[in-house]
Amino acid sequence: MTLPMILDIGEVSRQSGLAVSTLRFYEEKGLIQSCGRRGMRRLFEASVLLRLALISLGKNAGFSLDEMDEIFTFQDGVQIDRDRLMNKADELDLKIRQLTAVREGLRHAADCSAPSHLECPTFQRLLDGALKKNKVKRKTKGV
Amino acid sequence: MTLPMILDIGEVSRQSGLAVSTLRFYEEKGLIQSCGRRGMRRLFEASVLLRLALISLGKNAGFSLDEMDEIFTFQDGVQIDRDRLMNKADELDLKIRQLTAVREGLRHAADCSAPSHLECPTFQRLLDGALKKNKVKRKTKGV
DNA sequence: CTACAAGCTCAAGCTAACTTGAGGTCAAGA
DNA sequence: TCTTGACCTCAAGTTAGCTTGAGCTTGTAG
Repeated sequence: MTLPMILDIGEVSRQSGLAVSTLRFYEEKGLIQSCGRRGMRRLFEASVLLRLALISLGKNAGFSLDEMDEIFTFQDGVQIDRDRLMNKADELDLKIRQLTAVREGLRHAADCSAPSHLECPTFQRLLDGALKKNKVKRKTKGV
Repeated sequence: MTLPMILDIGEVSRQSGLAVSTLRFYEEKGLIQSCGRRGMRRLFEASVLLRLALISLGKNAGFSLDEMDEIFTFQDGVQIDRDRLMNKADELDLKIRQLTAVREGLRHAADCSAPSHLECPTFQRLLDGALKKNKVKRKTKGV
């Protein structure tokens, strides 16, 4: 009753929406694994699709591939640093608040007809809200 | 008794936390503007700090510099496309939901001692939740 | 007045995350 | 048998977003 558990790279590409070259690239980086070869061709377990979905989410969340390699590798026996995860979760918290502020800012800007939004009090309030939380983030280096 | 309204690039760098080279780069891209020069040196109005804060938020939200150049330029007279803003806000909505799922996933993973989180039902539920929303690609108008 | 820190320009370099290209393998259908 | 088409490798190219380096200019403190 198990549906095709083994997929070739083209099938994974079709189902994940990622380019074949991207899949090979991810495998080389260690983000995903093929479960063997048939001749020269890579074979993948269907579970790789779940993992790729997780990677997409992570990318969207702003994680780098390297970070995800560390964070999302919940392999058997490999204990992933609990603090590290919590820390990442906290970073996401901040980010979510900021995104929410930006979203509200955009929605407001679409409706508000002030000449310059940078001077609109509502807009500034939203901005300030987001920045206040940001204060904790003193770092010399940008992304 | 207005405090120094005019800042030189070093001061902007100090107050914004961005490298001087980054500020010059942003100016070249048109993301910020200097209000003139003293000799060869750029001068900035204090308001550039607010704009830079907005840019930082936007970057965090995953906007590219080019996008922000279009979206965050609420200049006098320049009418920014209302649909475009709303569309961006909707994109952020989706992103916020995904980030929330990832955050919960991380928090769960930190506590759950299942051997493989990809197989943990709670984790999968969170993942599915995020992915389901992803399917809903509404909105007729693209960029 | 002269040293020098802080500016400046322009070109080149760097990292992440992929993509593209050249050239080769292999199973299957006409 | 011959031809496709999907796969392979490895190297080089691409884009975004900056940073670095070389070489030149200035305002100001000693």
